[in-house]
Amino acid sequence: MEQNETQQYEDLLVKNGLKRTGARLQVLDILSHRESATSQPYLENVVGKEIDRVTLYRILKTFEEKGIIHRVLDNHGTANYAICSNSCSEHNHHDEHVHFNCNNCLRVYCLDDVKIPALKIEKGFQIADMNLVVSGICKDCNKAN
Amino acid sequence: MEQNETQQYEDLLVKNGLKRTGARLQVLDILSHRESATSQPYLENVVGKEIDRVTLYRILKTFEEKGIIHRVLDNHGTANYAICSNSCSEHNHHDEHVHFNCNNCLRVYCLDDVKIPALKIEKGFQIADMNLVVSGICKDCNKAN
DNA sequence: TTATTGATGCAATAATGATGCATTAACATT
DNA sequence: AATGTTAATGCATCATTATTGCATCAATAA
Repeated sequence: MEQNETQQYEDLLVKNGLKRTGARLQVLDILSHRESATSQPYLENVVGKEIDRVTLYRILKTFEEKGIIHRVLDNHGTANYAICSNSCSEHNHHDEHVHFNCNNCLRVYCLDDVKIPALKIEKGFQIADMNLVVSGICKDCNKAN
Repeated sequence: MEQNETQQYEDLLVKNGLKRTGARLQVLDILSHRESATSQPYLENVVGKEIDRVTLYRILKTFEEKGIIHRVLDNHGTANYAICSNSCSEHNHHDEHVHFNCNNCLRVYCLDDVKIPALKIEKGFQIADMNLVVSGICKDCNKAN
């Protein structure tokens, strides 16, 4: 990992009142360099020997609470994580874009450009959050055939 | 359960090439009489002494495959089930309405009237299914305060 | 009424996630 | 630089949700 990137991750941690530990930097590094949202099992495969499973869960949970990453549930109900755009903060998430879950490669894409359209919902229902997951076959898997 | 309802459930099973067993009729009866989608744990609480947990999973899976019920993942990634509108069939699901997951009572509502708006997604991504879960506080819980 | 196939129950296992507690590491302070 | 304080980690354990294999049983067809 490059020096300036490490610096960037450390800043991000400090900015959020978190200590800059090796485990956290490693998780940030991995998430930053993936083009799609990353599942806990995937992370566990990569860093499982260095970082305890529970620590991983706690890091992801903390990051989510701080607005550093956002969580998407895929079609199987497993959590996937992706770095938030930098307009996110602890009390102000802006991750209301559409996600695409490929049925073939199982990847979860953040379609940052595609926002969830406004909805007309019955009065009385108070909206706090919206989660739109589209599933199908992704660009790469379509090419591959 | 009323006689004509039982008849109706039996027809539904036969129509889908399924045997009309007590367990299946019971599940259909419960799902039909609930105003919101029903989680596997809830069902297990109700019929857990009469129906084996594994059987319950298999019944729900079968029903979903046949288009009798549809599955919604709530915010925790646990499966919830609701009876499909009668236009659904094995190879033709029409459950693309919005779901509302209450953060307070945890209920999952099917907002049958609210359809998921059309999306413009990058070429190459082939859409098979869409799942929009809105979370917040539901009508009942808003009233209660 | 019996054969056949589908459905169920039981035992075991997997995957995902949470909690309590002792230990260790990071950072501020001296 | 040494030390104290608080946060972070690792380990053991447990909970929940879900799946698989196999033996048994029941529903429908013959």
